Amino acid sequence: MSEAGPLVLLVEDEPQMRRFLRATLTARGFRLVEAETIAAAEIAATSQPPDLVLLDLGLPDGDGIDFARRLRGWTQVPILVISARGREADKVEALDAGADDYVTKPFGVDELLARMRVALRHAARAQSGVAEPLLEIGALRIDLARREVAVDGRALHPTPIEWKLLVLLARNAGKVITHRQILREVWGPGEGHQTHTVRVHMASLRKKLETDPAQPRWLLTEPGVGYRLREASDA
Amino acid sequence: MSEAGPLVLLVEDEPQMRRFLRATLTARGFRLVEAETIAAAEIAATSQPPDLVLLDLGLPDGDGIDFARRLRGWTQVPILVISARGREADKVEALDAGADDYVTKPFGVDELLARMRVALRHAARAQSGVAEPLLEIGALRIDLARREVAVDGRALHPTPIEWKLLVLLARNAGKVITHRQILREVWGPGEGHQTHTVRVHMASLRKKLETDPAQPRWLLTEPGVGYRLREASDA
DNA sequence: TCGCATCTTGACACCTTCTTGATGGCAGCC
DNA sequence: GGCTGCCATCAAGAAGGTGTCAAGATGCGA
Repeated sequence: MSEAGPLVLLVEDEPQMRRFLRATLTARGFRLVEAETIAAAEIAATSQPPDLVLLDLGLPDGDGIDFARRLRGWTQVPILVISARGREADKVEALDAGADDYVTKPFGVDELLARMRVALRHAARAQSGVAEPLLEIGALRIDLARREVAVDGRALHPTPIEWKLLVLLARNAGKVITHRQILREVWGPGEGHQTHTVRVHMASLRKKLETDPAQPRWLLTEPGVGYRLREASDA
Repeated sequence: MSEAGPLVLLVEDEPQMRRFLRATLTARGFRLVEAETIAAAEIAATSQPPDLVLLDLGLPDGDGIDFARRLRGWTQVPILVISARGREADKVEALDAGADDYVTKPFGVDELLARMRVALRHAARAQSGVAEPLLEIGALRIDLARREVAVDGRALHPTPIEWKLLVLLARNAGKVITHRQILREVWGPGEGHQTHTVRVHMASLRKKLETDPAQPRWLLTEPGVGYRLREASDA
């Protein structure tokens, strides 16, 4: 069960502080993208939109506050400023520029984590009811949030493994997924699992999904390679 | 024509600090309601819902953190804690209890005002969506403000944990909530809790809510994943 | 201090799900 | 034809999740 943690963009030029935060945050399950300069941060923020930004002021190539202001122009991602500047005017400027919180160095890790939780809480609340993750492949509808699958309006009741299997294939509809990939994504990076097990679960999934499991409409076998979910456009 | 500023509930027992904040805030156009005790604050919060709460910890009649937690049970109003306690553990506890920010005394007025602006900014963004103190799912009615539940007109009396559990599921009616989510939302981000405990509380909640706990109408089990509250539209 | 409500933990039975092994089909190749 | 590799299906035991009961711990108000 590897739920991917929130993605944090860390904008910080001191290597020491970066190393420290990297260790702390990855240990807590956060995924991390790092940037040493504002230029790099701009690219990272657009190419891989984070769930939260940890922003150090006083970077080599410009003021972090301007970066925060530009970010606010197009996204509501929580911005948490970490700065050595403790002057009140600095805090006010950053907060009014769009930052959501301001922590002065040196700071306690637990406090930082707690404030990050607050920021993520706010973001989650704002986003709720907006994005409904829904996969649709022809008559096959997969609602990720509700964990429901339906073919031609008929609801299925997949077991946990069948669900993971189906979502994996549906997310890559049309592409071939190798046995190896399936084992890694569904069963985790550990070993000791066999391709045979995949076949058994595929069979039970077909029994639920297909009208004629012997002549699959959706779950196609790629002999010697793996499996593939038929795309909507396929014949 | 003086536009009415945001309504601030100030919970603070020191007369000196109250006088100071009253002067500062009214000068900036805020309207103010003051409370010296938690009991008074509870009444004020319900009778005159504020736009923001300034909460001092260490009040004469109880812990301000509990007040914050109760408040969070039915409203999303921003809570800004002002405290003389500067210990990190205190901050973490308050923030995890639902506070949105934590300022230690002595503080700068400008910083406080900036943080209040941030909080109000968040609230304004969140309120553009919804703010429903009454959840209705079929014959199930949940009054968040009054902390009351009723099925088919019959009132339930849930324990604190059962209440949190039910509200969590009702807020996400139809969606599956994983065991992990339940533990995090109901018991807090700390660890050391087991899914077994969830099952026990779910059982007792079913006993109160369902006519036949063995054949649940509302509280559905998603094997291997979590639980789900049936939507009104479901069969 | 006692009693009450609540929460946690352990034990156990029940059931679903998962894994593994066995068997047969099918195609390609010697 | 016989062999080999790959796949699908079935069946049975193993493993793990779920619901329930009950005992002990904890906290709170009388």
